[in-house]
Amino acid sequence: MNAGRTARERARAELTEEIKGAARRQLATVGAEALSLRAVSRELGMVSSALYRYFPSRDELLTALIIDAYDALGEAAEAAAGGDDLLAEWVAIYTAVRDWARAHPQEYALIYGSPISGYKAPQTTVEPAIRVPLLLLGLLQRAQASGRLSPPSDAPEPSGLLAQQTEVLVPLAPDLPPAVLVRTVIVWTQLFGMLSFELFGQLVGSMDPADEFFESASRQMAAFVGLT
Amino acid sequence: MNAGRTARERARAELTEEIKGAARRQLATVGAEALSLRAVSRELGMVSSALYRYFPSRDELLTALIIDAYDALGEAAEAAAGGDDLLAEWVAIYTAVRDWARAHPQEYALIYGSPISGYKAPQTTVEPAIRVPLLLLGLLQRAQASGRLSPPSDAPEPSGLLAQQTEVLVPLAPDLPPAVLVRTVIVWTQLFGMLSFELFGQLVGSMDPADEFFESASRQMAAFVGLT
DNA sequence: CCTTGTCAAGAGCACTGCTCTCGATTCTGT
DNA sequence: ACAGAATCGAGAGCAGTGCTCTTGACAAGG
Repeated sequence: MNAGRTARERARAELTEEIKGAARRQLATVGAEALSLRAVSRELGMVSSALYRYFPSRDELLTALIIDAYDALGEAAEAAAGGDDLLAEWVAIYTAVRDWARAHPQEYALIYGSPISGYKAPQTTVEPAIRVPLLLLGLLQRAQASGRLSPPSDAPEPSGLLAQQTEVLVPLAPDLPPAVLVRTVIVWTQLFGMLSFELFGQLVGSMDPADEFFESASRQMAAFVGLT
Repeated sequence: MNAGRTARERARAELTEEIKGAARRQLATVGAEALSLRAVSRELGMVSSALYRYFPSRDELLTALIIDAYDALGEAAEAAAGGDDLLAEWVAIYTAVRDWARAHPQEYALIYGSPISGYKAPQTTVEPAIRVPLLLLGLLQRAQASGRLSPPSDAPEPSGLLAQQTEVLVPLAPDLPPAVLVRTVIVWTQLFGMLSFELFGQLVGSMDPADEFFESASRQMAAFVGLT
């Protein structure tokens, strides 16, 4: 990817990746809020001020890590997709998301935990952020096409502002009825709410370990959106 | 509450409250991770080392704030309970929880956001933390008693480890069938997942503002647990 | 070759949590 | 009522932080 460039530019690209790698390693051990540029520079054997040649601020480094995290999660989820049994695929996506989150709790907290104080996520993070919900919508779309989607009769038709907001989602899955789109958002929030509760320790004392609960929830949520 | 004590003890109790107040004010503006003992001490016109007479560490101060936040949220939710229409009460609890969270986003992030690095929540936080789910369980219990709870036929009976874990919840609501208990946990995670998404900016571009979506979700989740 | 731009290094600023010591004040047992 | 014990706020100091600015070395392109 960096074939025809000067030695300086190749060195720069390599060092940028090394910095992100070291930052990710430190992130995994001490967490996002304790991520220290000086510690990163120490690990790389350089001086802290030199890092500012590559990332103008700590926030810019965090943004890079956030985008990488969204992409890693999206990739893990997409790798679990495919196959002919749509319900099994649904559960597999849930499991892949959970597995990634449990393997990278600090990166998960970075993207789904409390926003970092004083940090404003740039627009660039939106696209990688919606890979998982997009994947679920795509699956439901395929289910709809093959007649395997039977939206429950009690799913209320959205009206008013809610119907308006649902319109925004239509281009992402044109064939799905609005009621299913709303339920998909509900299911999406449930998935990450459940995950946050597990990772952040809110389930300790009840559903911990959450393996069985998680799978039961994934199947019940599939039924909730009409996937049988 | 502090009638028959010495002047020193009364002063101590008062100052402890003042410290928490100042800390809460600072929390609201700069966030939990940027909460600085020195800034708190500055606001109170005292020296930073003096704070350590009242809270042995920053973490202890955070613990106090966390417990206060759980209690404030629990109180807000409980204040919304009551009345004879159980479904309206259910929606009112949801609304009260959301209103409190939107009014105190940093305190919400403190209790439902990413865990603070290096901070281990003590057992004392568990009891105030479960006030909201307990409230929901109580409501469902009353619905069950008055015959207004009709668990959907497709709610699967928990088995294996999940059944075992569900047992733990039985003392909290002895009359509810296990399947409803599991669904209550699902609903509980959905509520706070939805809230976190709204507050942490994950819904921007789709369901934001989330008023209508939130109410629709609260009603659909009521139906999901069998409340009609 | 030599100018121009890029680089790491180092010193320094203002901040953080936390510890320790020092008098001064207040409480308590006699 | 008074002496000893406990508690208090103040201040200095330690090791760490993000970030800025300056300095001198090096590589790239004309």
